[in-house]
Amino acid sequence: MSKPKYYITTAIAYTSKTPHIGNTYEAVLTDAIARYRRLEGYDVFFLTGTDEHGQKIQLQAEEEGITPQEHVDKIAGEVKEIWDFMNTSYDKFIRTTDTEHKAIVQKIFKRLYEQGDIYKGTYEGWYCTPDESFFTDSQVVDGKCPDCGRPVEKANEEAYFLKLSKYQDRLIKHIEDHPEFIQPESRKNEMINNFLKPGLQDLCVSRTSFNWGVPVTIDDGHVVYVWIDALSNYISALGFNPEGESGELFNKYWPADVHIIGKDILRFHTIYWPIMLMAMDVELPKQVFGHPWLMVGEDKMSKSLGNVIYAKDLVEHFGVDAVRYFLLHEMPFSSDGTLTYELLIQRINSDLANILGNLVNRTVAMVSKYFDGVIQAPTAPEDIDRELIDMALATAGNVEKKMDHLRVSDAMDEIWTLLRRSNKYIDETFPWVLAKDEAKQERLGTVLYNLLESIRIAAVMLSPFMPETSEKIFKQINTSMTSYESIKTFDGIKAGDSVGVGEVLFARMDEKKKLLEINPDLAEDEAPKKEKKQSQKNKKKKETVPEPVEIGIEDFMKVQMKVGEVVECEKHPDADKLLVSKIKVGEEVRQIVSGIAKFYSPDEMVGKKVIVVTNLKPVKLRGVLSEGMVLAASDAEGNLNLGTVDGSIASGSEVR
RNA sequence: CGCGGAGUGGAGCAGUCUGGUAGCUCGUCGGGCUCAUAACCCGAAGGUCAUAGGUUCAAAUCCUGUCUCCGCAACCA
Repeated sequence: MSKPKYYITTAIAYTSKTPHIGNTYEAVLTDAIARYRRLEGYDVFFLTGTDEHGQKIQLQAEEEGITPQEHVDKIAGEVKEIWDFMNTSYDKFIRTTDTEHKAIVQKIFKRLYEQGDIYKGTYEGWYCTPDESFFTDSQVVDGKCPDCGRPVEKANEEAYFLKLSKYQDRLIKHIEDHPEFIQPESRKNEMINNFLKPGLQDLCVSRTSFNWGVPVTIDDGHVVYVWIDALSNYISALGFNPEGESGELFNKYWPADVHIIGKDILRFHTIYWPIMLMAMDVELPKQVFGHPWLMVGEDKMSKSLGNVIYAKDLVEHFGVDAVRYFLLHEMPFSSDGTLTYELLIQRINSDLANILGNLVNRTVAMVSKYFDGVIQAPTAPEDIDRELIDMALATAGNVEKKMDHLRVSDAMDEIWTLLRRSNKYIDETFPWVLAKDEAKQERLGTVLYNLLESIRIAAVMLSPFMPETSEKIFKQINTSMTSYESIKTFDGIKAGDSVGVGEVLFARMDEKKKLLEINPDLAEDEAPKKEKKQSQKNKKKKETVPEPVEIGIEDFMKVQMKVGEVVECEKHPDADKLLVSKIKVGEEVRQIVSGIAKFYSPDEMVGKKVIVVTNLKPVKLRGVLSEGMVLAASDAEGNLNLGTVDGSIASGSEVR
């Protein structure tokens, strides 16, 4: 193989729960690019896998009453199953619990420590003794453990740190010298301005508060914390050796041509990961692409919203390639994409059934009808043919231009341009009229040949995106000429061969019927959508209140609530969402900070009678003291209404 | 003034770097055709290119102010 190598990866999926369609999108996107490069002749290595360590997984396994290993085996199996039925063509599926991977991570850690890039320090945080868990400032809720609600104490944990600051300037320079490194480019400034320019904090890379992880060899009790473990998969999978000669795969494929990841973890891949590599004197990946998120309707997909969609369900209803088509074509390059069943059905009908499926179907039907299925040799092209032929021959180049910039959706549009042109060609050449004229048989044969050949070229270009459909088309037009080479000339279809049996590639579907089939609950009345949203909201509400444990009256009596009157109110000087109110409760005036700036202006707050929790421990919020809490109701959308009193009762009155 | 992005016909997007007829897909309406999956093809309606100024012979495009939305950061007692 004289073609260049191409190394592409997804992020490894976290095995805390079954991946949904948003997670699956990443694998499909990466697969399309990998398949496309393979088609072009690149020597591709496509890596994907699972990230299986961490406290979250340990806790989850405990809850389920199984070992962490059993838990990750189960989820990793699911991930693999989904990737497989989505037809992703990965070359290797790595798991961070693989022995080889763990050994390499340990060596990396050791080497970085020995050369002084990792040092031992202390990690400050909050400790919940009963849970034996550490939390950061932002994780702690109400000065309490976010998991069990018991008080936490300030504590220090011994930990190892990676010196990021040492490499900061080199990294800034690298990012600036390689504008294509971070994609989409709009994210580049975000990284530089938010993290690099202000100066990097050294990164905590080990933990002692849980043990489900790769043990640190040089210090008992420590496990490697997420970054070094997870990110290293990209090189451990290739047999990187931090202490000597790396394996053949590594030498051949590294550096990665592109890491395809979610936009949320761009920071780790464009800052921590390059620095780790720099420290080990390994080349940096050429590009990191932070793809956008898949939204369901207006909302981010999340369990608590109850709107999670799984690939499996979609595939059951629509088929693999229809789902692949939607994911690959409907996702914008840099802004979040939207998935709804309505949209999905509409795209399937118009793009797949009407334009693609119908074109193939009508062409094959005509060959069968007019020539008994036998493909005729074309005669010299007329002007009208030339136009079609030129476009067909230009398609590969047009697609390549888009794919070079990872513009998958635009690349697919190029194929559809050819398909549309082919449909138009039929109307221009009137094959059904030619068929009625004995003298025009040769011309008719030529027209049909040109159509078959255009379809063949489109199908070859389509194969990275919709591999199954491509195969079906090849079968129907009966060709084995499916290579990238073969579409550089317009003569792949062999005259004298017979076309296969015409089959419907994508059936049109009735939107309403299909929606009912998917979700019978929608049938009930005129405003099904509203109803559904409503129930989702309710669901969220229930789930956001973590386990409504029953409490006794004595617990309730511990909370002291009183009516207060807002006498003054202003915006918090350093925070967008906060208002600082002076509230008169009986004789005293308290200062309380609340996160309600989005819904109430300082002016309208003044004079309001509100319910105040008066015996909360005072805390500082963005530097301003808050002595209590104002009660308010909020819904799933984040809308908020203050709790107030229904009358003229005096401030200072107790609320019970 | 923490950093950054975005506002373009009913919907979703391109065009902005490199000023010069505002383009694509879906939807709507009208017409054509019948090989085909009520599919296909053609045509039409529909846009103050968020807003106010400025530069220019000429601004969606360059500059400045304002408004709105989003992402990151921060934060929700």
